[in-house]
Amino acid sequence: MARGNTRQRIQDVALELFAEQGYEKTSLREIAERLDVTKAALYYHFKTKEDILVGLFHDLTRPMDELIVWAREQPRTLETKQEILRRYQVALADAAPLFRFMQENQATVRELSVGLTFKERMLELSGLVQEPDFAMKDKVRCISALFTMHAGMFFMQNVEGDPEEKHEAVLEVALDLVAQAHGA
Amino acid sequence: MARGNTRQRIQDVALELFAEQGYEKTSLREIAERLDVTKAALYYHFKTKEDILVGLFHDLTRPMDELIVWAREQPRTLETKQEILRRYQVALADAAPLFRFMQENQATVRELSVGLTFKERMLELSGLVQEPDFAMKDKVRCISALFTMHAGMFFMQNVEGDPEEKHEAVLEVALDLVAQAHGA
Amino acid sequence: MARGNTRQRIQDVALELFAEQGYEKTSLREIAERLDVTKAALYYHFKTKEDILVGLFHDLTRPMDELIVWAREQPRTLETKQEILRRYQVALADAAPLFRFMQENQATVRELSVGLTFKERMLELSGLVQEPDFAMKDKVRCISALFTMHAGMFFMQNVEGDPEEKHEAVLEVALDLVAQAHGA
Amino acid sequence: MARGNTRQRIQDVALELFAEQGYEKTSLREIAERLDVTKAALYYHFKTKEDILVGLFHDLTRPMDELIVWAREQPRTLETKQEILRRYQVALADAAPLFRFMQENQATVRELSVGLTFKERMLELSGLVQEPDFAMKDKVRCISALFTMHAGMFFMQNVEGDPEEKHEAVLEVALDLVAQAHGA
DNA sequence: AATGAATGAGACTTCATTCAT
DNA sequence: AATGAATGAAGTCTCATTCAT
Repeated sequence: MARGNTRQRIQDVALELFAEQGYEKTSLREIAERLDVTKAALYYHFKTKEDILVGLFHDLTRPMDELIVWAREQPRTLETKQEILRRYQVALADAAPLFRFMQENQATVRELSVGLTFKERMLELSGLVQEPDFAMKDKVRCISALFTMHAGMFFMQNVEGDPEEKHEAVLEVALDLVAQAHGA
Repeated sequence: MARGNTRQRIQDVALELFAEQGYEKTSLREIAERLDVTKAALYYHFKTKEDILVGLFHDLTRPMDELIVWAREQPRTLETKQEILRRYQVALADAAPLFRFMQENQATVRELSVGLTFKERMLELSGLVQEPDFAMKDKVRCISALFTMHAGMFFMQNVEGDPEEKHEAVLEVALDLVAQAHGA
Repeated sequence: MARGNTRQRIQDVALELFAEQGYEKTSLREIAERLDVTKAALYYHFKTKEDILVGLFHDLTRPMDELIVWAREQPRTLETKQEILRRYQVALADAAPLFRFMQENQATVRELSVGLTFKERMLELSGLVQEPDFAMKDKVRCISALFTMHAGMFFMQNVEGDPEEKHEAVLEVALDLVAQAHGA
Repeated sequence: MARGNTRQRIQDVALELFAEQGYEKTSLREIAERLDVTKAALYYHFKTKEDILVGLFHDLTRPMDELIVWAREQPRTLETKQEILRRYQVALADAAPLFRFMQENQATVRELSVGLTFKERMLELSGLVQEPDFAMKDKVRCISALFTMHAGMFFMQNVEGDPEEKHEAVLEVALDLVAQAHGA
């Protein structure tokens, strides 16, 4: 019925399933069945299974890339770092399923071509919120701020409370951490 | 030739491979070959592949269980919580490969019998470092303290510096976070 | 090369082997080899091994089903019952290998989904050739008539004589038995 | 605890399981577990799995052998044949599980060393209740009498009524059949 | 743009059997 | 009289992938 959008639909379903069950446990048969197409159809749109993941990654990771590009050009002030965190939270929320997937499938993803890229980005980002001459404790604070954001996205679902409120509390804690690292 | 240690050797090799490549990607053939036994020998010692994981989990998770038991009986003071963090860091270090595995294979592990247990433990632990009447921000601080510990174990490997020093910095940041939550 | 008949060919070979060696002893490898296909090809056409059997059963059992449907609508006279026996003999002959298989693999087949169905059919049929108010001895006669038909199909192969003649003798004995049950 | 009787216990359990699930589907592990012994223990008492079956067969088949031996020496009168049927019914009842097993596992048992023997015995027996110069229809009657006995043992369980009464009805029908064959 | 049919590799698992103790 | 440990063969099944149509 619908046509040009098959590629997109494949990605949508794939992401959903990858996030839910993991990459290895999700078979192409499953994806195809859920779309009511044959497996062979998937191969018309993507060269391999990994390719589906790579496609997803490229599409959904752009905000994070743009964040990094933007951040690199800013002065390395506390304000910049706090803005990075704010933007990171937004990027995280927008691509939540992908990040959840990345978080929960590290072992699998590690040796996929995409894996390196992701780790590199995290390292890059962590480099942009700390300073080389920081004391170790302050470096840890900055990294912790980043991971607080992650915990905020995933573990906090288990904590009761208004989502908006949780969201803000998470951001505040993270902002505090970099502020403290900057000697506030 | 065969000594009573085969069961242990299986667990050792399995943990190593599970941590390195993930659970799904590690085949029983691989484990068996590395031990120079047949696959069938694995089945003499463990009923299923999952059972190997369950065995590992039971053995390596005991310190965390004991920590929870101990913590439940303590007064819910700041000092207790800080002691929990200290002990948690030790437990984490002792069973580092298992925790790394758990962290990196969440998607896979989620539907294994072991998965629930692990999540429950994390929730229990997070319940023991916060208080129900805390402001949301303080709750987040406490949870963040826990996750800082995780980041400390795994992501911090990518940060250069003396391991001992990093270790302590991580602990300090975590201790600070609960202290702040307690209004210090 | 591949024509649309593969599914049918699988069933043919499977029935042959199931009847010859039994269900458990017949491996999918064997079936595949005899067809010069891979095992995986079997799984393209049938979801499981049991499914091959279920397919066979559905296809070959139709005459018996139709017989039951027809019989239910007839008046419960002696003539009807004798006609049932005549038709049963034909149905039996048409699906001889399947019936032989069912007969000789009862233990195996009992817990397959197909098993119940088969027993139910036999019970149904036996209900259609006897009457509830018959004396026990007459009930036994009717059941015996049915089983005479089975013996006729399988054990009689060991008795020498013209097949056509045996066939008729078997039918006559069965017809006599119901006739006697009806007080002839 | 108990000792000399292990061999017997193995046979008991094995027969029970063979009859219930079939020979192929019953594993030595299952037998061993039910006896609370190791598989290796079974091998102390029996050389192979088939050997367990052979043992059972030899033990439980004796009455049938004795019946054949006895029958061979009797005059080939109607009375003798009817006595054969009476005795066969008793033999059948005494070794019901074994006969049920034989009946329901013909395909499996066929190529076991024991299989031939069983078929031979059935042929022998069928030779003793008919006469070479009988008309085909009368031969069928005699064979039918034998199979009525089998149906009586197994299928009749599905017919309601007093067991004793069913038992007798079955015998009467069988006796009638040979009587008719003899021109009664 | 997609299907139907098939493959080759490999997964987990079970089994009957052996043998030193 | 029986166990603990292990093996080799085989089984069912699933998967990513291919290719002619």
